[in-house]
Amino acid sequence: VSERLSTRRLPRSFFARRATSVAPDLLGRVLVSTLPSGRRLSGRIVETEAYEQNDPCSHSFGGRQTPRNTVMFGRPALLYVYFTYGMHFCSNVVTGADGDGSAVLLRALVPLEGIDTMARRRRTMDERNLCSGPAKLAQAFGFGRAQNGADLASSLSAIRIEAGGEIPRRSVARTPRVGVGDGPGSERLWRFVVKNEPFTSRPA
DNA sequence: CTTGAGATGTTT
DNA sequence: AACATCTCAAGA
Repeated sequence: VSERLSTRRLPRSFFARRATSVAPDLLGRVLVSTLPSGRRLSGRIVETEAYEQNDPCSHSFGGRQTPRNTVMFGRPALLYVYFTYGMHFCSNVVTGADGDGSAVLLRALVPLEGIDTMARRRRTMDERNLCSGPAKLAQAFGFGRAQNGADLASSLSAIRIEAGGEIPRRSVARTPRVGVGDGPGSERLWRFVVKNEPFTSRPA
């Protein structure tokens, strides 16, 4: 029986920091999901967004817990999946100490493994259109309500983020988020993108 | 290339 | 009523 040399998961301690620190550190790392069939889906993270608890745009704003955002206040390394616009799921990794309501939105990946499966789910052959947006990558990876609360730091979890692959700081662009939710107090909401990377989402 | 509308249903 | 979005069609 030949077994793939298993790459180490990022440990929980990696996520137990401010979202604005974790978000850029996630760039370049590989998100992996092992399907029940044994099939591997993977992609290199190229765009993230930090949501601190004191950002008005965050679902956890003000520390107020609701049925939806409960996972955000759980242990770091949990996957927070939410449903939006009546048809899309988006996925985050919970950051900070247990009880903090912060997380990093996964916004874009470069598809690596399982591209045919992703293409079928996304109904397109264009590799640039498989994971170039938060709802796109969620659909390609099959993230939905069942994955909400998955523990990426647990060896039992089918979903993980591999250690290694970190990107040099000069290759990371940081931009304040613009659009819905802007206003006083939202200046801490940052988007991080790998420079010169074509597989990113459309809007700035 | 850009812009704009419509889809769709949960949350507050 | 807003929404951490996406797709498609139309225009420049």
